[in-house]
Amino acid sequence: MFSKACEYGIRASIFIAKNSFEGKRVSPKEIAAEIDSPQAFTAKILQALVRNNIVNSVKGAYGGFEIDKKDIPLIKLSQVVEAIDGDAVYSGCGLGLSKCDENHPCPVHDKFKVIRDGLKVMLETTNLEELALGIKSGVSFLKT
Amino acid sequence: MFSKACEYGIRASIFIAKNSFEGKRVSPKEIAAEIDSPQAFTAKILQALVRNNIVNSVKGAYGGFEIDKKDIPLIKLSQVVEAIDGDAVYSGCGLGLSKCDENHPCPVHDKFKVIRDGLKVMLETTNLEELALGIKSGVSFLKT
DNA sequence: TATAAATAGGATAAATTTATCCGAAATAAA
DNA sequence: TTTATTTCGGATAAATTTATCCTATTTATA
Repeated sequence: MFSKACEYGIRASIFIAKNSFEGKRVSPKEIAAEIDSPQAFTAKILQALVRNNIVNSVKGAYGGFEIDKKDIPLIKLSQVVEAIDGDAVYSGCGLGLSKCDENHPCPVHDKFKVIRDGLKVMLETTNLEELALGIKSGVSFLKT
Repeated sequence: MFSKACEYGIRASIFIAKNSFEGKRVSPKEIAAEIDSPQAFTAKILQALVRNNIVNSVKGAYGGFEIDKKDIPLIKLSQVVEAIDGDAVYSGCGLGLSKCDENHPCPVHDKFKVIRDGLKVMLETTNLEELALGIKSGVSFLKT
């Protein structure tokens, strides 16, 4: 569904949000340890999230990654996905046709549309706050 | 969503089904031309479909690929996908956790379950016949 | 039986994604 | 201002996916 980079990016965003609730910045090292991802690769993904204004980075001693508390409930999963994987998940033909729309549909166009639209709505209505709270309360997990 | 190999595999299956309706076998060359895919790569994918008993191959002169007419309505999209991509699309965690279930869910487990279940039902209730008929009647297309 | 036509399959190459390494730049604190 | 700490970013490597090439094997027909 998503690339590995995107999976790491989502998990990292949730972990950063959870810590930002407590006013705590986190390093790539700590993030990678807590979400069980390769550290250097995760750092690259964090750069992309910073460039897309999803997370905030503070360089230098006592720096790290954080998200403004007031932004946490406003950041949607769709933004994180789009920052890393682009919009290929929703747009783009399910069978890989370069041109596929109502006027020139692939054989599964309509059926896929239902699924993709559902995914899109889900990603657009899920925010980092609720996901971070699930981690904080121990009902969900970021690694095995 | 699916790998390129799987996209080609689905398109090839539909094209073969459409031709088998008319009792016509098709070659990898013809298939690749009609679904706009790399020929040798498509041939590899056809081998996988043959091994999984989804399409039938006839070697030698006047050979080619075909599907038993009576089987066309019985073959579900889910079988084609599983033959090439395995079951990773439905099973497997949306955020890439190696272990993710009701007892140890990732933060989006429940929300993803709805989407994946929908996809699964769609793939399991869509057969090659209806897709091939769409191509035959000109309402849908296998290439741009 | 010989021949031509066709799939099967191994070896390899190209492209993309995933992952690592290291020095540069920035910054807080001593 | 110096030092320690930390992100940034370019170069590179490893792994996977996608794609190509060539030969072997099979088989219908002449």
